[in-house]
Amino acid sequence: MSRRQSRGTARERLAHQLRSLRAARSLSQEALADLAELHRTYVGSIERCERNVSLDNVERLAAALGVDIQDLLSPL
Amino acid sequence: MSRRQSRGTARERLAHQLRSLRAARSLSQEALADLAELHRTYVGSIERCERNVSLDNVERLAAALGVDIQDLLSPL
DNA sequence: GTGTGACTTCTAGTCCGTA
DNA sequence: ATACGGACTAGAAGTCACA
Repeated sequence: MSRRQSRGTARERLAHQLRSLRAARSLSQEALADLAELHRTYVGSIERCERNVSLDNVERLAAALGVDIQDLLSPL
Repeated sequence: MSRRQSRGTARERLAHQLRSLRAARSLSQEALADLAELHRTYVGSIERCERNVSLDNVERLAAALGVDIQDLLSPL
């Protein structure tokens, strides 16, 4: 029924894709944090949907996972 | 040669798509700002690539333009 | 290895001007 | 209608101690 568009908020999408892609690579939050040069707890809080992340950091996470920025914002 | 991925930084992509989609709708920066409930000068600075926008605001801009978040981050 | 609250520093985002 | 600057406030970035 043409649900406009918006399968999940940006935060939810990022959180989900992050978890999913990270798991697919068998990385711990800590390991991913290192790759992205971010803090362990920060990455955790993103996955818990608690943060309103800025583009620059989304970009770093994408780079760390070897995917495009858009991939981190794929609809649920 | 498999240029990993990254046709433009996230900022550049957003700036470009914003300008492009906004123009396609014949909206002024001001009008778009109103729709997205953001400030006039802020929208301008985003289009000039000067800002590291947060996801929530990317989302508001996407909603204002009636597109998905991913569309605002399409590769150049 | 991860969740959470509290905290400080820094910048995102607003609002005023002027061009 | 847009660019750009300065001054300001809200909120993101980033860290830590403890569960």
